[in-house]
Amino acid sequence: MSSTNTISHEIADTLRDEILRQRYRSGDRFPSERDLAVRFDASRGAVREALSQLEQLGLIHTQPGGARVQSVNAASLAVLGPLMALDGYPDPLLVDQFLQTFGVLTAMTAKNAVNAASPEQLIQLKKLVLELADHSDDFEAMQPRWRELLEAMSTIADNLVVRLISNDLKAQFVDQMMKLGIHPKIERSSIDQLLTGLRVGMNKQDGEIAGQAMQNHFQELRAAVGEAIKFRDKEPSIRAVN
Amino acid sequence: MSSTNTISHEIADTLRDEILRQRYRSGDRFPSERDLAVRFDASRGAVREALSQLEQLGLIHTQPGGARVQSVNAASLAVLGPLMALDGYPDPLLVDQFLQTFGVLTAMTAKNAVNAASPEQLIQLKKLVLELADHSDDFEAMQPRWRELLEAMSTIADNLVVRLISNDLKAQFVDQMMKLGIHPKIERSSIDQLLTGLRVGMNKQDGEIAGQAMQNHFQELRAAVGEAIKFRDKEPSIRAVN
DNA sequence: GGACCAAATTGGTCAGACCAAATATAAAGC
DNA sequence: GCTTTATATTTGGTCTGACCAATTTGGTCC
Repeated sequence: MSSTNTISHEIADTLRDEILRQRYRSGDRFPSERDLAVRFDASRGAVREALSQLEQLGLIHTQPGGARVQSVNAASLAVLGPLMALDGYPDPLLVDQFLQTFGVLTAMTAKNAVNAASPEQLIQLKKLVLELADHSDDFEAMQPRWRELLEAMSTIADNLVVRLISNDLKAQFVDQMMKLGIHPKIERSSIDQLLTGLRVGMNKQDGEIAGQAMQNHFQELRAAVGEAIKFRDKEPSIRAVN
Repeated sequence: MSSTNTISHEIADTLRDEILRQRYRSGDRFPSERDLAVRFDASRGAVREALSQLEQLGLIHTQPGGARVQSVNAASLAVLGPLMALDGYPDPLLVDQFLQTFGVLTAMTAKNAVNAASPEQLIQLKKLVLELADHSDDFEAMQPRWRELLEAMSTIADNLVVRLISNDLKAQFVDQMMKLGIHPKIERSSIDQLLTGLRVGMNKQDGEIAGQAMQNHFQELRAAVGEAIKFRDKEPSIRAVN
């Protein structure tokens, strides 16, 4: 489920999940606002606000005369989080797709950041990599530094498109994975390879090298996370269907 | 400037643009719903629906006690389109960032599609490339085939994350560029190179080759679009500030 | 079977009201 | 004077009931 505790959000969450679960076929008529108000024992205003959210997600399209359900494939990026959380634990395939995508974008960011960095920024980046190296034996301790490095590179690369995409992806995936306590086992050698690649790239100010190192790292991360999910206790998710 | 013609959408569009124009600083209090209702001469319900949309965009955060403006950098991907359309014509830097991002994702899709394609799908892809080659002298005529090819590759690659991102990006950028009538002048040799690369990659079923060809093509496209925008008549945009 | 028209349905909006949480203001204490 | 506490006000969240316009729906007539 999502965040807030208002009625309209609860209605929106419930309906969103129902659509994501394919309870309605794409193109189907969506129940009328008045019917939904009765069903949720709420006012039509609250229902309307919920539908407004669903429309923003691209899950329904409303028109005078009635609303219709749209294809999940045509939805907004913001449905990824709810989609992944549908069954309580993430769909391994979806996680893999996320990591591949996030990896490509992060590699691009690293490349651009290294290429565009000013001398001072380059020093800052190197420092962050060094700090990362100091904690390369503790996965947990690495996380804050890792985030810091990504943030710094993102700032330097200064690509708003990627930043906005990453906002959505991170908000929906990374936090979710953390919450679920998925700890990928990454080979020490893989991390060393990444750090070395980043360092070399920064020293030569060659973004290609840094980007390639990042890309390779995500490749390994994909495998590691896949393993971690596979062996995870799949607690049966308790979810009211209403 | 957006789509629908309802009052709540108009309010949302106006307020969204004001936020994107930095009329409010991040962290500022947002006007109260009642004040906005007076200002727009609308009911509070309509204003609330508008604010609900802004919240979905990640531009404001509402709480009992008052709403606050959030940083554009923390917003949802869906603000890109409005952001680009703010001054009537697209910000060249933003367009370039879009093309770079879209290029990386499309290259990834091409690579995965070619690698994952079944024999029949491979034949279909080759056919689409051939059709594209048949019209390689007419930019306009290429567009539908180009879209068809991208759609086919997207279906085969079957990466929902990329698909959702592309939905948003395409909806916000491509259509906008088309509407503005921006016609990048792409060298014939560049197109031939792309088509050749795709063909070779498909024949060998080597996604790396196809992906690389796609990547190179977008590189050239970036330059061409940059030129096209630079020399475009910049009609002064007429926008009421309310 | 297809074109046309009336009735029911549905989304969009409005007005006025109440509650609970958050904020601002005034009062009390030091 | 300054902090703390209590009070009043503002603000978002919700409800009820109503009206309009656009769309669907269903029946009628050719």
